[in-house]
Amino acid sequence: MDNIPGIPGIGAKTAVKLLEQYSSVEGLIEHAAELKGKQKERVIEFAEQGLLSKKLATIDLNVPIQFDAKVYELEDFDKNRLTKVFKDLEFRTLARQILGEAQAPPPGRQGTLFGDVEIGTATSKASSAPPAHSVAEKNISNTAHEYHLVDTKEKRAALVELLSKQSSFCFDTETTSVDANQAELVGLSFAFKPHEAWYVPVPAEPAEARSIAQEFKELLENESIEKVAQNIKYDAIVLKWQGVEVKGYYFDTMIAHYLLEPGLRHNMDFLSETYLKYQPVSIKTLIGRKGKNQLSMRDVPLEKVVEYAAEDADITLQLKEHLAPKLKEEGLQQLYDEMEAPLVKTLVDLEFEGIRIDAAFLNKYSVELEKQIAVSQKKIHEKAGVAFNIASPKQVGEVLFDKMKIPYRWRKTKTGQYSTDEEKLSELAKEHQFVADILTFRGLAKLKSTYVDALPRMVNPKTGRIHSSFNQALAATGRLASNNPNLQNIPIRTPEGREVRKAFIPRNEDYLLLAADYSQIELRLIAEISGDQAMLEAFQAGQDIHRATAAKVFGVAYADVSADQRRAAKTVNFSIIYGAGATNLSRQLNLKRTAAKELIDQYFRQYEGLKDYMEKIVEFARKNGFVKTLMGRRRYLRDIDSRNSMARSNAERIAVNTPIQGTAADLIKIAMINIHKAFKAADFKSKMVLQVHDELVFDAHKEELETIKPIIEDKMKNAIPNLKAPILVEMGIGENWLEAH
DNA sequence: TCTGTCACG
DNA sequence: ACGTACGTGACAGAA
Repeated sequence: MDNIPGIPGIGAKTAVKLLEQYSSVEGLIEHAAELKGKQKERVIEFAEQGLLSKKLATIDLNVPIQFDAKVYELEDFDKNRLTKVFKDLEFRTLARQILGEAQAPPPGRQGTLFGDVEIGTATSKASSAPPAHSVAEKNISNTAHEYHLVDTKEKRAALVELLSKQSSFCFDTETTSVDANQAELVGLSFAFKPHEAWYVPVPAEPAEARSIAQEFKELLENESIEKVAQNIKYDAIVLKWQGVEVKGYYFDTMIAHYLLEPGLRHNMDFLSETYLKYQPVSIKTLIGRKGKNQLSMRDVPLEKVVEYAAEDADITLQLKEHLAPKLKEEGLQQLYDEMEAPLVKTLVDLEFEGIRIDAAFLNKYSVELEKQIAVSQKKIHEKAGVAFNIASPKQVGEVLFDKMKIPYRWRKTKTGQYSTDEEKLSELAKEHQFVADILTFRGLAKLKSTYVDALPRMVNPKTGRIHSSFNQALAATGRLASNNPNLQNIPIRTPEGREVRKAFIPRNEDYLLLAADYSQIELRLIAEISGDQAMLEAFQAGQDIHRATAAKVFGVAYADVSADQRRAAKTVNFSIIYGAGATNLSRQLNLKRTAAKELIDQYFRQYEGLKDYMEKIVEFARKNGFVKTLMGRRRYLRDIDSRNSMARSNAERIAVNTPIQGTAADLIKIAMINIHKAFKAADFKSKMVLQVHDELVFDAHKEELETIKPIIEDKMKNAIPNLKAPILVEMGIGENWLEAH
């Protein structure tokens, strides 16, 4: 299946008109009459749900597509998202016309949903379309505002005086970097009532900068004044570097919105446009697009920074007014106050702390890997007879399946390439040593580029440590996500990969690394949440859950479970957590579909409570449109009633999985907060330095080890009290992260 | 900038 | 007839 040649895109204006036309219910119904079967169903579904635009806004995009002047510029036209939705809805012709891309239609499929719409005729029904919803028509030039420049010591003192009298204020920092641990402070802005804000520039000279920050120290550290900000963790870390600890109640607009709408985006521009209908000054107009010509905030003329920075504080304050009542209405206040807000402070300290890396060790390993890669590459090129790029999936596919004529038995990727992922190649590797060599090469190259070479480059020159950032408002389940670098995906499963963990070391010879893991947390929680007696009893008896499962499912004594039986039971246990069906289980276990089905049936006969739970949770989701964790975190499932069976099944799996994954996330978040509090109260030298979903890592002072171990264990086990399922924590200590396991 | 691949829980 | 395991982030290659 080859790609068809690209068809030039139609103009943006025409694109918008097309979209408007298909946004009307009447337009959709009319088209539906001409269609048959599944496509007809789908069109009616869209019509029922309201408008196409609404569909676009809620199902996959989770962002409103706007049919106003903004879109005409195509500047903010989110092509990827739109492509995905069009593909999902099988709007191929429309996609091609609007996005101007070569879509690769599967051969022999029925025609496009709307037939081939001619561009010239697309305007006839535009008038019957509802008015484009007006969005973000306000901006700084048509909205009254008072933004003050605070550029003298006297003015700053007056501002501090004014702010000290408030019970709450909003603030924001301007800096030179997106990395809070590298950023220099450029300015501070403040607001406490809508449409008025203050901007305080900060000079480049470090001592002067610090001195100005200190003028605001008492104010920012005042426990009784609420602090409002968008992504306050960033500002708090920047200020911590200036010797200021931001204290008091945190209202973070980003995190508040994350709890209200976990599936949407939470950046300030989006929030402002959506809820305030106000388009903020774009940072691009100040510092330019990303790239080598991008300016630093320090280089932007002061009068422009004042407008931009003051506006940010102003908008954030207005967003708080909008979001705070909603948190209460939606019953998310307690979750915010007791979990997310305190966690921000925990993460500020954790990220500020960072973790030490043995760069010399990694550099040595890099040289070793380079040698192995060179040998592997030479071997592969010789066998292939051509010097191709083994890191290119495209070239690997061509060499294996065109040149060497190895039979290809799978679906190609959506771009028409041969798929050469690990799963496919492993199968071929049994018969072809050459394919095995390619997998070896890939493994080594990945290890070197992603970890061994990348980590030393991430060392902060100021601290000599790595400061990953933990995103608290990303994963829809409530988990944290680590980036820059991602320290939640450091290898452990293979011996070569595991070496990397030896590079994570204590700060000095007085310290050791301590790792504390929840054991089988998700299975314990599914037992808890479902209340399944058999699984609870297995845990309460202290049994190995996979072995216990195997004994039940295969009808053998606990002691007689074979290694293969345990492995199969383990896979089934996981497949249950993920809501997977027989098809996938059969693939995982290399079984016939019918055998996998039988296995699942037997599983549910043994764990009836689990079966009930899965049915009940899907029913709950259908009734309420969302699911929730033990602590009340919500996730909306907009596809739970979809007529598209794929979208619906997907929503059903999410309904099953999210309460489990999300409750595990809640549990460890509470543990982190309580451990952080206890450590602070006791003024320990030991620090929490990493979280990896079910594991916490500490840079532990040797003399404190025996004191902190029971504290950590207690806070982790009892994060949520009175659970029926026993929670187990395993701890290890070592000279590096690998040894600590 | 997107795609394919692969690292983790 | 045929689909999909849940949740993430980063890299190299190919446009």
